[in-house]
Amino acid sequence: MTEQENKLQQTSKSLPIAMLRAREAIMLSFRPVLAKHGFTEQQWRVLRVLGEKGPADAGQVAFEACILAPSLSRIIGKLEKDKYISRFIDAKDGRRINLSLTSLGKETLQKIVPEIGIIYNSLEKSYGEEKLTTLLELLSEISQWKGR
Amino acid sequence: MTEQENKLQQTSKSLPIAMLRAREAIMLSFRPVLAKHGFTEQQWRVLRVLGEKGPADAGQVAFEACILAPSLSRIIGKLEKDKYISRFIDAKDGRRINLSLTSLGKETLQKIVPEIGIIYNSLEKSYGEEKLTTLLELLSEISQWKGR
DNA sequence: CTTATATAGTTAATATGTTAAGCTTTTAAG
DNA sequence: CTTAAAAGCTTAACATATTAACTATATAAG
Repeated sequence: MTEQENKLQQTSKSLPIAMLRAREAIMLSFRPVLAKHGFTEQQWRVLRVLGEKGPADAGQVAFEACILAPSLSRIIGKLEKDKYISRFIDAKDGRRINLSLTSLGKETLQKIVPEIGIIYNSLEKSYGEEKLTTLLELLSEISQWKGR
Repeated sequence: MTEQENKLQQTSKSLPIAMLRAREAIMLSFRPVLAKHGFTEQQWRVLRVLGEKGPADAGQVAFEACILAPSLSRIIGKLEKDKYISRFIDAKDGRRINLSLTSLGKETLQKIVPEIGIIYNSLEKSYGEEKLTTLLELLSEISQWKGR
């Protein structure tokens, strides 16, 4: 057994906590913008994914937005009720649910995108484009990790 | 307005989503270990912080563990009920709640630490120690960001 | 065709995240 | 001392996270 297996690692050196803190620092600026438009962070991710990929089935959206199926079920229930998305059963596979933005959804997305963009640009400016790119690459590699 | 403010940024280039995915890749390996001992991720963070810093008030724990006060209230309620921590009002400031690990809490912590350590070492091995250090530094800088 | 298995979503139960409101204790003014 | 404002924590209400169980449809095996 190595030394590290016995000692309590400092929380400041814990990757999961470090990612949580960094994410929180950013979301602190993003959330008020979304809240102003009546959306949660997760609802926004669903709208974004549908805006980026066009119509897609629930499974794809769940993966892209990093939301588990049970959460997505409720989220799309609300977004559909509020007329931001429409949902219909796939013609070729009766198990799949296809999702797409309504015109209201598209309009709303276009209103919010610039506001989010301004904040993101500010972050990029104060942090540096290169660092941001590096960070995204490192995070992407971690995402590939299969565990154990 | 710059171009980026109008275009929908790819989710793959969104820092918040990238951090979420990377974190999820890691937690997929950690969670089963914690679950085996009957703890959630957040309960574990509270135990870890108390193990690292010794007795501390709720505010400090909340900050270190990256948990909001309302969530922490519930979590420490359960951890106290299950005898892993003890809670008492600060003698000098009646508003503060001091928290500390019980002996059961300490013992349990020492059982779990090695198991988590093995997984973390595996990640470090397959990912590279240098990259991990770089990543932690970049994340730390983001955490400093004050927004806007 | 029939059955076993896998897949895609939903529902349920418990825990946490987020914001707002409330309570108690401190601190600062007056 | 008395009161107003701030600080620390809790409670409440709604949304999401996580795991397990359940439903319906597809696919593969026999």
